Amino acid sequence: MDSMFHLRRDTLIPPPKYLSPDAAAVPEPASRGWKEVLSTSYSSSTSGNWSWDTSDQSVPSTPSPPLSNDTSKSFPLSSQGDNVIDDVKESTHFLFEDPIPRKRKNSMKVMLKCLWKNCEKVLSTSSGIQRHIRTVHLGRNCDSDYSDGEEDFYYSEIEVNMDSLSEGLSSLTPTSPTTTGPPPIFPPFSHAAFVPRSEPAHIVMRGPQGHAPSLLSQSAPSTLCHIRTDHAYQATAPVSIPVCSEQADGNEGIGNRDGISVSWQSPPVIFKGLTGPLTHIRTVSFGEKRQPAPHTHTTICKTPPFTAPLPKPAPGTRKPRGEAKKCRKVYGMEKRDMWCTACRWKKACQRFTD
DNA sequence: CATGCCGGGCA
DNA sequence: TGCCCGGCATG
Repeated sequence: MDSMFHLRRDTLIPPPKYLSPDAAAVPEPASRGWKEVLSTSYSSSTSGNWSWDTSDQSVPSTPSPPLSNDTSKSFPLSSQGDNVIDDVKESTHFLFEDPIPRKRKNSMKVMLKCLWKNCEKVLSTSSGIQRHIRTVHLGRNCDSDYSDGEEDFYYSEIEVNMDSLSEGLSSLTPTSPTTTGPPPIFPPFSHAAFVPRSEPAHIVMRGPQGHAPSLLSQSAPSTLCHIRTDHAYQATAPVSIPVCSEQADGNEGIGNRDGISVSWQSPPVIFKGLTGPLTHIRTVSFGEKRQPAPHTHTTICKTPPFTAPLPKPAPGTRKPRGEAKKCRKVYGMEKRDMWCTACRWKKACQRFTD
């Protein structure tokens, strides 16, 4: 087992279908029913050493996937307290199943960092960051709860070791419904959200006095903040990573509910290489229509400028066998000389193609 | 187990 | 490049 199985029960993550090993290898049609999806993914889950007891779902009677329930609870676009953060904390802890239990409860703080270009806004609540994005970047009235489901809330979860930060950043406090003043604690590392997944980025926090950070160095562990990109793209299809495309314009995105859709374009197989107790950044986008920061006038990218390498098909994954009978079957072994050359060479049949 | 064919070796 | 085959996935 590895970390790819641990992205579960998160309020921001896709439904389990994308997290099961099966889903990683064989994307399922979007039209597939949730019941079916859940049953399959759960059956696969029980084959491993983890499981998800659905009995704790507060609204078990709805046909919606668990994500939808969680999403609807966790992302009202206004007035959401720190319980969201706690939920995320708990889930992320569950997600990555650290071999060494981290002292997360007290020292780790999940911050949400705006990913719009040239915006370093960091807030502690999803509602806050969404309000920020809506008002500042989307030009929406903050009082308006208008949501057409076309909003993109690109932000990243950042887990910050508050113990470490408090040593040098004691004057900074995160924003919460009870506290004010967003902490400008992060250097501009918007691109950090798009670091290659295979390796954790080490971001060294700059202290309040602006001491030169020892970038990319392990020598300053007290101010070290691991980040990790659980990059949640918006998309309707759970497969492939079309970095620049216009395909995601439907509203039937996975996890779509109440105008909020959360789904991933990135197959969860990307987490295979990740090991160790990383805290993480998760980039989140809600909605379908906008991009966080248009780069040029000519490039229309619906997704953040993260170019994950296309996951090489796992060794052994082949396309399904064709229906057509091939030379071997048609002519039989005794008439092998009648086979097409490809069949004779045990290659893909050229005569009876599919 | 039969079939299809990928990946790779060899001349 | 042509030929062949080990080995694996699929049904």
